[in-house]
Parts: sequence; structure tokens; C-alpha cells
Amino acid sequence: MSDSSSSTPTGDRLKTVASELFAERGYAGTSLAEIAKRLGIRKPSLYNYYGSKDELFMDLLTASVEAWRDASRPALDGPGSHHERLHRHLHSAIGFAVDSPHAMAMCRVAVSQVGSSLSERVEELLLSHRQEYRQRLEAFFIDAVQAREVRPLEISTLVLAWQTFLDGVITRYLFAFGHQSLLLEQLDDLWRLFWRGIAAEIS
Amino acid sequence: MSDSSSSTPTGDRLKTVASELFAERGYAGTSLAEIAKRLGIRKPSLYNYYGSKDELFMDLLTASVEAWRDASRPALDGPGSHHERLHRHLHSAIGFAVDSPHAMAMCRVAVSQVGSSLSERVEELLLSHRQEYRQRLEAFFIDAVQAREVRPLEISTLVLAWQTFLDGVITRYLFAFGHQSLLLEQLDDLWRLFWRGIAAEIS
DNA sequence: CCTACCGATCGGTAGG
DNA sequence: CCTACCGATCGGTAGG
Repeated sequence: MSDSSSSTPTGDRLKTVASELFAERGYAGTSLAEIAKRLGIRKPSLYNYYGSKDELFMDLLTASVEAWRDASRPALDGPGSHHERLHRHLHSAIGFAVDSPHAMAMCRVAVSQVGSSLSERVEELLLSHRQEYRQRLEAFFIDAVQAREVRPLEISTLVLAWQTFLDGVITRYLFAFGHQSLLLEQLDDLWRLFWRGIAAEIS
Repeated sequence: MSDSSSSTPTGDRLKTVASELFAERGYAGTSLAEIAKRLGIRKPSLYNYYGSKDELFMDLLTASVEAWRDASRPALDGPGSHHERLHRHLHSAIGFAVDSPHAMAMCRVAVSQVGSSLSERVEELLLSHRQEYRQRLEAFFIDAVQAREVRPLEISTLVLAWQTFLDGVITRYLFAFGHQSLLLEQLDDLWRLFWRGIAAEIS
């Protein structure tokens, strides 16, 4: 998909190549030598762009998390019914995973690699974004219940149900090697089942 | 939690310690020296138990996957209504994640680290187990639809909906550092919403 | 952006 | 289960 085109400046290609490798092999499994090799330069030249491997990873992770937020969140606050907004939010989130699989995988890698040397900074970054997202969801579901579109369950239950559903869909998409398209075709079926679970009225 | 008790034979403690480290730090992020250090022996002594790091990882992964299957599957084929069986299956699966977090995390690490040197063997192992699980689920949902407990949707949709739900719950459990208990308390709420989505009758 | 190089650590072996 | 050791590779630096 990404062609590593030589027309792109090295600094930009570095981000692409590095996030591909980090996403595929994790932080520890990715060496600077391999990144340099794919870029067609020598390893020490990387230090013209980044001061350390940690910094490179954290920069890419920060950009990935922010890109996910910016791509997926607007739909939640947009026009239309709560049903429409949450549905668009789902498609935005999955669309981001489709268009930016490496950015999505970076987030996944970060979550699963707490315990390494850079865990504190990673945890701090992820925690703040998760808290922010949770607050948005809480506000959304409070509204949705008030509008009588969603059953008057505990807000924390509704938030958790959504997070579980979205995590499940994204997990299956990222790790469904070779048949991602099958999931995408059935995405709206999954959505209807989810919505049926929380909807005030059965359609 | 695990006390690395010195009463346990080294061979058994090796499995515990190694799967803890692999689960926390991934394959590449775990060194044999660290494993040996935690065991209180020297690195070369590990080779009395395993021929290579690959072999150690694959052995632990195989054991983890099989333990998950053996712990979670019986509930699916047990007595009771399909509703009861699937509900017990959910609790078996989560119970396994609670009791054997490192085994569960080993599976997760394996899935997310395709692309490394041992990817072919990992993929082969996971693929066969996933196919087996999928067939069990298909049979289960065919029965459940026939018994009119579940709506007559496409079987593949029902299977995918369940896989998505279970993946979501397990993902959130594994990565909900510090508030796993919150998820466990709300597990049955999530279950009810899921079942409501696919149930033939709304209770 | 390069060559040359650093100490540390990697998985693994020899030999006991 | 140990000491002693291997070549390869790690992230990173010096100096240009």
C-alpha cells in the first residue's frame, strides 16, 4: 500500500517506515538499523531527525493517538439523532483503522507494552486520552438517555458497553489477517445488534 | 501475586516466570538473562530446560492456548438452555483471564506479534485453534436459532457478534490496569445487553 | 548525510 | 547447574 516513494522527504518517510515497523514488531522488536535500512540511509543519520529511539516512538504514538481522536470524535458531536451520531462515530473509528492501520496498531502496541522502560510516559499519554474520551461518552449517553433514544441504564454501563463493542470491533479488524473485508461487510449488522441492546425502542 | 516460591521445582517456576515476562514485555522485549535472573540461576542453565528461546515461547504459547480452550469450551456443550450455556461460556472465559492472566496475555502477545521470526509457527497454531473455535460457535448458534432462542440471523453474523463481544470484554479486562474489578462487576450487565441484541424474545 | 567506533547486551555454545 | 566465552547486534556518539 505505502510505496516508500522517493519523492517524499526522508523526514516524512521516516515516520511512515518507523510506525510500520513498530506496529508490526513492537518497540523492542524494532531496531534503528532496520528503520534506516528501509529508508536507504545509515543508522546514525536517523539522529538528525530524532534524539533517541524513545523519542521517535513517543512522537509517533502521540501523533497516532491524536489522529485517532481527531478522526473519530467529531461524529459524536455532530448533527442528527444519537443513533446517527454514534453510528457515524463507529464508521469514523473503523475508517481510521482502515486508512491508517499503522497508527491504529501503534496505539495497540503502546497499550500492550506497559512494563518496558518507557512505560510511564506511555501510560500517562494513554490515560489522559482515555479520560477525555470517557467524559465525551458519558456526556453523549446522558443526552441519549434524556432524549429517550437509549434505555435509562447506568451511564457507566452504557459507556463500558460501547467501549467493549468498539474495542472488540477494532481488535477483530486489526487481527483478522486476510479477511478484514468480511468484518467491514458485516459491520452494520454488528452495529444493529449493539444498538438493539441499548435502544429504548426495538425497531 | 505469584510468590516465586522456592519450594516449586525450577522447571515449573521457569514456565511461570517466563510467561509473566513474555506477557508483560513481548517476545523481543524479554531476554533470557532476565528470566534466569528472576529464577536465581545463570543464563546458560536455562538450556537444560529448553533448546532455544523460540522453543520456550512456543511451548508456553501452546500450553496457554490449550488451557484457554479447555477452560472455556466445556460450558458451550454443557446442559441447559443456549442462553445459560453461552453465559457460562462467558464466565469461563473471563474466569480464565482472571485466574491465568499471563496465559491470557501470552495469547494476546502472540496475536499482536506476527511479523517476527517465529511468526509462521505462531500463525499456524493460532489459526488451527481459531478455526476449531469458530466451528464450535457455528454449531452452537445453528442450534440456538433452531431452538428459537436466538433470532434467525446469518450464522456468520452471530458468530462474529459473539467473537467481537468476547474480544472486547477480554481486551478491556487485560488492559484495564487498576480497575479490572469494575469490569467484572458490570460483566453481567454487558452480557444482558449483548443477549438482548441477538435474543429472539426481549425479556 | 557519512565512516568509524563505543560499551552493553543479545541468544547461544563449550566443557565441565 | 556452573564459568568462560562466542559472534552478532543493540542504541548511541565522535567527528566530519
